[in-house]
Amino acid sequence: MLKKKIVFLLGPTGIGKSAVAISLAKKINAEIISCDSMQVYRKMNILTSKVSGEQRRKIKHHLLSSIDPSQEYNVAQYRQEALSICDKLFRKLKIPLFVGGTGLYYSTIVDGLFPAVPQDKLIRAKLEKQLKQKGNKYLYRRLSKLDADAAKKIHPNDARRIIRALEVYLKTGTRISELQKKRVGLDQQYEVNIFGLNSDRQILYNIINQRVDRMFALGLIGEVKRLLKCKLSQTAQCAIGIRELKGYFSGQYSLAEAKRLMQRNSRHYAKRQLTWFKKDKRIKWININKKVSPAQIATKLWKKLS
RNA sequence: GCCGAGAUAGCUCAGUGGUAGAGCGCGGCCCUGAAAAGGCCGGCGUGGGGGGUCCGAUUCCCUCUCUCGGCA
Repeated sequence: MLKKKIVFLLGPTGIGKSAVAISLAKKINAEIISCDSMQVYRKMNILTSKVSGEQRRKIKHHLLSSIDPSQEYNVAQYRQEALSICDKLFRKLKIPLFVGGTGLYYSTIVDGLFPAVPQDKLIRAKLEKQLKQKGNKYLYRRLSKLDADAAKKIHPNDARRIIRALEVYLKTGTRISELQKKRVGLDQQYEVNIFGLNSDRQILYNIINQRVDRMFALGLIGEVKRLLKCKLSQTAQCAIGIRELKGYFSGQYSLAEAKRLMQRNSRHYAKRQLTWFKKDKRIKWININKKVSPAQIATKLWKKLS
């Protein structure tokens, strides 16, 4: 029996995934599942460079603008929702086309998520308190005693991961390093095709800088002001542009500085994305240094699929 | 033309008679329930050109070139 097909389109921020995806989706009878930790949020349209409503009407986009910015969100929730959408699409004989740049979300779809516990507010609050009072060295030593294997993989300064590892152990009595071995990926049941879009660094950086300029021209300031009127979730707050503009609103620095910071942080983000994707040898890369239309790239991808 | 200041990492600059740092930028990497987050690592650079003093000069002296400021 022929395996069901799943397609991924990955790449750094600004590279032009969205337009290519829509074009490709039409050719292969696919619907798009966004793989982006920030575009899931409503009311963050300019900020996250979401595709327009008009384009969304042409091809159905899932997990895009699906939750309110006041809500917390995380990988586990994403994975569950995304996989359930996948099933629905298969039943409609459609191909799921995952598009986005959030490496972690992508990896939990393709390679699975090990069975763990959700975050526990109480345990976390306690650990955060200890972190503040006794420092990260203390927490790290504690982890070394409880789960030496996990500690070996985590840097002593990486408080976030130390806390998570401790949390899992304290809650379940099982070491996170044990749980991490239990992952189930997609490869067995599906035909997985993974594409990556990339270009020379300098070209990418120019695109990113220009994109930030365009955000301001489109009314970014108004959008962020509106967002800040409500209480944003910890996750939504992390979108590049929120922190940077807050500094400007509170008079810490000029608008030009806020823009500069947004551009820089976006460039750094793109670099981290590439580091994540580059080591995944399953990705087939398409370089788009020369000016080519999204449709042309989509055609290229379509040929590689059939 | 004269006077003064300067010429050191991609940028802004610090410092020293025994061949050099700091911030920013940039590059590389890690990553499993906050991931657009969080964390780690990385500086041999013809010290503007030439000459001199010295065991030794980026550091002192001379000269040339260039840049900036002031006076004409």
